[in-house]
Amino acid sequence: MAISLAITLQQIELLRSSLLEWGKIHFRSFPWRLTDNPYHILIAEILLHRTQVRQMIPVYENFLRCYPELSALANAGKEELQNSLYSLGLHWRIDLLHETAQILQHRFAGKIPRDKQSLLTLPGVSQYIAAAVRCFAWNEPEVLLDTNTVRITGRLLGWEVKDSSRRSARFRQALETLLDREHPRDFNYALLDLAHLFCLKRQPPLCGECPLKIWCNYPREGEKPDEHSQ
DNA sequence: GTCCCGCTTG
DNA sequence: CAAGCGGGAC
Repeated sequence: MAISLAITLQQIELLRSSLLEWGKIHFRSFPWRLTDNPYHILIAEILLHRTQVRQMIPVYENFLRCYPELSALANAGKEELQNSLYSLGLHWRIDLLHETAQILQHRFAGKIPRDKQSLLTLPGVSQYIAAAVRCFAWNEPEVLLDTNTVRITGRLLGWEVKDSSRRSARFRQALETLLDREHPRDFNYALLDLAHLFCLKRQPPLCGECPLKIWCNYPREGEKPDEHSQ
């Protein structure tokens, strides 16, 4: 495959450890990152969907005060959930979460399922959320594909990022190859933190301090953006 | 893969 | 207003 490529396995291992070391230092400490409670993590991922962290944190904390466990959530009516979640926008999410709580309580015996197929049957649980829950709650080796991880991957490998990239097998395989299967949770945290702190989208990325810079194909100043890719 | 669209933030 | 995100239709 293409990515095995320009970089040897040994180099990939170096890249991983470099990223993990950076991740330890720059770890963003959020409440849902300090627990392995699958219910808390699922709630966090659902509330984070297309929503900024800063806006979501107080809502998340209040939400878990009201519904500390799944059974409490499953007993709540929709109107009640509206009060907790309305300020986050994306209001259909409230119905989806209500429905998901019912399914979890009654079809999954009140437990968050660990296998991906089951997770994907839950309304509002996308590929990303299913993978995130499995990785962060159980440290399963899951790849997370979103605009952030796709941006890093594209820059790293010198691949143009297009609208289709987030669903392309090519980008997914690249991340599968890069993923540290010994430390999937730490690897993905580091990747997400790198995207938010260094490998920026709107502003120029902080390449000078990037732990991946010696492997990265992102055009440096003075060079033209690369084109070899697709 | 491409286009589109609803929703949100800057 | 523009741009970003991500799910869905095609």
